[in-house]
Amino acid sequence: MSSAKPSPISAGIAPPLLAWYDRHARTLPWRVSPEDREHGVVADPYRVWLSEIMLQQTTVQAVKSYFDVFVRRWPTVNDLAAADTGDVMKAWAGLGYYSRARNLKKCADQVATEFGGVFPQTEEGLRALPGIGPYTAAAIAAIAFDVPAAVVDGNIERVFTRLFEIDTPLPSAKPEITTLVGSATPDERPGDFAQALMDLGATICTPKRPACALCPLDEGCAARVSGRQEAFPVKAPKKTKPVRKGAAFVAERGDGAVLLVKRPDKGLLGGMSGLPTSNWTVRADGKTGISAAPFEAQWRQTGMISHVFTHFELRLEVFHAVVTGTDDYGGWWSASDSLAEEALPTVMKKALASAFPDRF
DNA sequence: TATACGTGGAG
DNA sequence: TCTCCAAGTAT
Repeated sequence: MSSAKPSPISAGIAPPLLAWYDRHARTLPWRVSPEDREHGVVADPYRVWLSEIMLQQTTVQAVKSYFDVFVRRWPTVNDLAAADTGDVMKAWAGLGYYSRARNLKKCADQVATEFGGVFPQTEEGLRALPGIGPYTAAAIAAIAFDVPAAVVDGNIERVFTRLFEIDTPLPSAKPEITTLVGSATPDERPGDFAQALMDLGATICTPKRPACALCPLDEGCAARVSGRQEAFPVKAPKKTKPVRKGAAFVAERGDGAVLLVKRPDKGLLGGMSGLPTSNWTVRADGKTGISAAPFEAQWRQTGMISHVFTHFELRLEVFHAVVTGTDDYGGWWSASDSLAEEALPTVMKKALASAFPDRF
């Protein structure tokens, strides 16, 4: 932990940054524009919260269509609380990090039942809710409630490590950065300040080839002055991804229906639908493949797919069999003509596409 | 502090 | 093809 003091530089960030934001703010479905805010439009905490959860480790482009679907289908937190959890998981399918969807639903339930549908307005109150960590609590407090909270996301880490040439590797530098951001955050328009820093990081102060010539903070940026902007942020070295092997099983009924199962709520792809699979924790030398089939049948390998998760690469053998009988083996038979519309994680869609190259 | 947790787009 | 990485959180 550092004890960085309010510096003249940090105190001077807000005015030029907000002036830049007034001209260059991105237009986003969940955002109140600086102009509208000036005219008294206030943010909807539900939309701010929903967007912040979706945006965790996820690009703006990927979030947009999901956000539109969610707010149209569930316009308020009470609507989301009243929704069926399975429907929420289905609506989230493809967006990734599925624990976010489970916690989203838990959080909505809690806000609806404990707080009458009204979100807490303090960082501390927000932080206590499922799926809301230090970043999201600060972001919601600032953007929805104009609390001068220190909002620190990946963009802001990059901007500040450059402004102050912070050479401590991330994530160790986080406390130091948070202190500096706190000193730079103005009492007026703290939400716009946070969003301005994120827009700056996304459009000007980019990871590669930052457009310093267009930056409103270039004169106060230590890295820009020394020409070392691309040397920041310093990051801890990454670990190599291990390879795991596994098998997925496409059981096809005579009418073309395919057997699907619901995965356990915890762990990888938790709570999502998918094909029956082996465990993926085994290494390449472990017992896997056809021996992990959910039941006996004339399994034939039809393909092999590769899928890269955050912390490992998966090589999945895909087996197919035509089966008879009415047993659902704890899952359900998904009809042939609607299989392509099933809400499945991407890795499962890949496996199906491998077994049915004509249908996907 | 370290690890688990998805996906798709950019360069 | 490959590496990086995008508004992080939970444990």
